[in-house]
Amino acid sequence: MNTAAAQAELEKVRLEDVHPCASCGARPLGVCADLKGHELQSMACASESVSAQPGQTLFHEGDPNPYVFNVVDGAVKLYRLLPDGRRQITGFLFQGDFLGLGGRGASSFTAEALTPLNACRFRRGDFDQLLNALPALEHRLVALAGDELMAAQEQIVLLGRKTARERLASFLTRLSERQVQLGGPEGQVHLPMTRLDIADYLGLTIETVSRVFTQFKTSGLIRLLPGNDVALPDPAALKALGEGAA
Amino acid sequence: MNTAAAQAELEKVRLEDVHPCASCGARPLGVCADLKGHELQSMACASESVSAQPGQTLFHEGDPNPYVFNVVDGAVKLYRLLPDGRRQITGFLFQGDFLGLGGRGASSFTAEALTPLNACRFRRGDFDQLLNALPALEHRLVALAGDELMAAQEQIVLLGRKTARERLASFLTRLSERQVQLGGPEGQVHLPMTRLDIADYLGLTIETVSRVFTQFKTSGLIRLLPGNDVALPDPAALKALGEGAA
DNA sequence: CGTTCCATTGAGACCCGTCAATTTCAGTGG
DNA sequence: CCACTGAAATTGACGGGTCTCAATGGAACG
Repeated sequence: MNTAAAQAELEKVRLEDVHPCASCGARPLGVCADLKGHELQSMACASESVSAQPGQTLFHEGDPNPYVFNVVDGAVKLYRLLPDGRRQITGFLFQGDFLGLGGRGASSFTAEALTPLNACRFRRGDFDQLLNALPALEHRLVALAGDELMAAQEQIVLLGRKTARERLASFLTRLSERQVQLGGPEGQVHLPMTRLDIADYLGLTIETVSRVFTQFKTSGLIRLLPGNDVALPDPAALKALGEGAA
Repeated sequence: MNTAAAQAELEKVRLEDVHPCASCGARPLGVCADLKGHELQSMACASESVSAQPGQTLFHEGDPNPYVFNVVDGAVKLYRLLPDGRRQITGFLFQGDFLGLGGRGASSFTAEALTPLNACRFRRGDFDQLLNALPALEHRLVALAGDELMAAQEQIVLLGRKTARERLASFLTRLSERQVQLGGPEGQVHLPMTRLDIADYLGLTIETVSRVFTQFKTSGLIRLLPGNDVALPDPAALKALGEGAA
């Protein structure tokens, strides 16, 4: 066996070593998307696989949180509580989403699994070292941070200026587009969260969310299917409504 | 003159060259905070100084925007418009703030000067090259992005779950803390924006903002001073109110 | 001194929240 | 297969916080 072949064989073995990454459905979407084989291996070494059941929390608001996460599979909700119990869900995370930008001290929100969850976890210190060692990782992180900021702005517009109908229409549209991007069917959304979660995400009450669902159903904009699925017969109309079409 | 002295002299000349940075009040706060002399020089070479008068826009929502900015002096508001004219201000920028994370394609918001403004401007391509060449710059950018995301979450909670009184209290508290950080006096805030701007930032109407100002004035929480200044006799009480103290 | 823009104040309406009852549904066990 | 159970969702009646519409007040500027 010549050296080139031996090298190739070695490379193959290495890919086997990082096998959890090689077959990871979240990799093309996550922070690790742009990494080469040996870079992936560095990351895999620093990472730890964690899972959680629905209702379990990854960490609590106010707790010191020495980890960052990558969602491999499942869904997570992030929320903050006001002293009197009012709750605001600040985001939902799905496959490929990164969790850990900001809040280097105490965590500013709670992260709770919506579904059975698999995630990659890194100690913050280790992750910072990776950022130093892997410029491609840091570039990717900057890009993701930019996307997150744009999403946050979108949500700020929604909460500040949109009506209840527009909020729900925006929500269904965005969730649908995200699920299509993740390989889901078009014209249909799955809702892994409860009405209360939706309400707390959209700055509404559960009753208002339920009423708007009924309005949409009555006007033919949606059909409620069994299993928390919603059919969207006219995605364009829903999207226009969500954008506040005058 | 020995070589060390000559080197020192040379270094001095170099600092003179980047003189706009050397005396820049925004530098210790901005993306360029952690940069060494020669790194600063690289940045200065790629940068361009721009200024604007109140009401002038740096760029418009929807326009292609090939620049990123660093606010050197003055204040900026960022906003998005819905088709029927509803406006949401997504943020105010002050000395040291960075503008340009996210929205690499068309700009998703309008940036308009509130006061006479000085800023540093970089072409996106040039800035990306700087990020490649200067790891310290990219590290700093990641940190800033994290801070911005936390601020956005704070605003999401405000818009989603707080009352008008809590919103204004939070706003005054945050603005005051920011101005203290920038060297302003304690117990006093300057408002470079109009009531309408505040309303569009807090998801309220100008009338509601005005009424709450009056309530706060009546209850002794604030005093309105000439020149758009507001005295905060009891910052702790204001802060508690803004956090939704039960 | 008039104009203009901004801020304040008032009266009434409306959207959404609150409170409460009912229905639906998934899961469990008889 | 069906009754039971508890959580989630829906629906209704009512109230309240904020918005809308309108008028007044006030400061900056020519």
